[in-house]
Amino acid sequence: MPATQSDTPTLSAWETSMIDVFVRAASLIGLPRSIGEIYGLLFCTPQALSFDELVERLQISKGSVSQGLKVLRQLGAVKLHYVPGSRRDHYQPELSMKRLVRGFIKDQFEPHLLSGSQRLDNIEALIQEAGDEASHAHALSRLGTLRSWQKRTRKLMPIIMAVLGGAKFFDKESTDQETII
Amino acid sequence: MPATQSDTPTLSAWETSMIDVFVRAASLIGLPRSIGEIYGLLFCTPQALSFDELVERLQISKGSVSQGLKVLRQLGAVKLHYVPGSRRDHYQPELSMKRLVRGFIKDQFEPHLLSGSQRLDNIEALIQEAGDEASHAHALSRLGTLRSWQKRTRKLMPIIMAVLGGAKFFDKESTDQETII
DNA sequence: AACTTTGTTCAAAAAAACTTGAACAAAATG
DNA sequence: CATTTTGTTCAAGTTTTTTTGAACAAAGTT
Repeated sequence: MPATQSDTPTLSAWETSMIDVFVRAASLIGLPRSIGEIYGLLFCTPQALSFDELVERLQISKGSVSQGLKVLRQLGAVKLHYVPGSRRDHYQPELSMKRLVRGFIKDQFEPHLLSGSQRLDNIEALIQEAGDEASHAHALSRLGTLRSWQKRTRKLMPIIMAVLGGAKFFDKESTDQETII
Repeated sequence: MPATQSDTPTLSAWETSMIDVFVRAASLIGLPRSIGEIYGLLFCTPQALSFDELVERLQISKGSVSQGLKVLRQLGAVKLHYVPGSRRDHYQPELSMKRLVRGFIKDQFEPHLLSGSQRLDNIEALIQEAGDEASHAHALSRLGTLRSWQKRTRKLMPIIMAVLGGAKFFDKESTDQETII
């Protein structure tokens, strides 16, 4: 076998572009490039891919793939797919937008909302302790605004889920395929 | 005036905590710490604050304040407030959650959705050009999934706005104050 | 049991994002 | 018109995040 052979398992043009879409989406929601690449390649590929195939086709390190898959599993964005002949883990992308969004919200948003409530209570205590009596009223009023924002955010989540779940609110034309819910 | 005097215009405990809430929120949506600090201090303070007051009270550089205010103006998260005696620009925070969210979506989300549509059309062309005929069907099917996700995301935005605008969808108890819309 | 395969961990390197501060522009003031 | 005030810009410095790859663990094979 010639040592000069370039056995780069290159991605096709459309795969590269489609992966790029996911890299951008990942960055939009604060996830690293490598995670977008991994999910993107799984999304492009008909069969489930193994760890090694991800490393080779994307040309990124084992460490990145390992950590990336860990996060994607946590988010519920990839699923393990058992492949009879093989000992390796194989992965497939979660294709349901609803589940993807739910995973993201549960993992990245809700924790902040929860800890947020406790924080606001602490702030209320600090305001009471504060020496400057004159500004209590304003401080408490702003705290109220913050609480109302929190409350609305919480109200919003189930509505978003309902919409993604297929419920129809404001749609004029029902031209949906509704293939993936 | 003694040179030893520490004229640090310190923030009170509750202000620090409240600013911290905004720093966390900023980081959650991918904005730098300094922007959270600036909006946070404006949010805590009854009067409009000038550029210099932000620099002094937050102890951050003029550069950071300048760039931070630029972004916040772009997002519509702060408003210029004319102060009669002064030549300086004074700033007040936007307190309407609806406007804050709308500004963020318009500035950070919509551009990606729009450019996204064109990108998907490009990908479709690339799939057609591709040599590998066998996988066309799968590639096109995934492209369809992507388009359906895009469509739903677009549908979601007005619904979110409607909910933040005060419309009631799923609320059991109408215990709202509805102070800030 | 020694060896291979498969995947994880983590310290160090690389890259990206953020902040600083000095130089600069614009506009008001004297 | 020179000077001061007010704020912006941007190259360089700092911090944070991400990636790498070698060492390691776990579990299957021979």
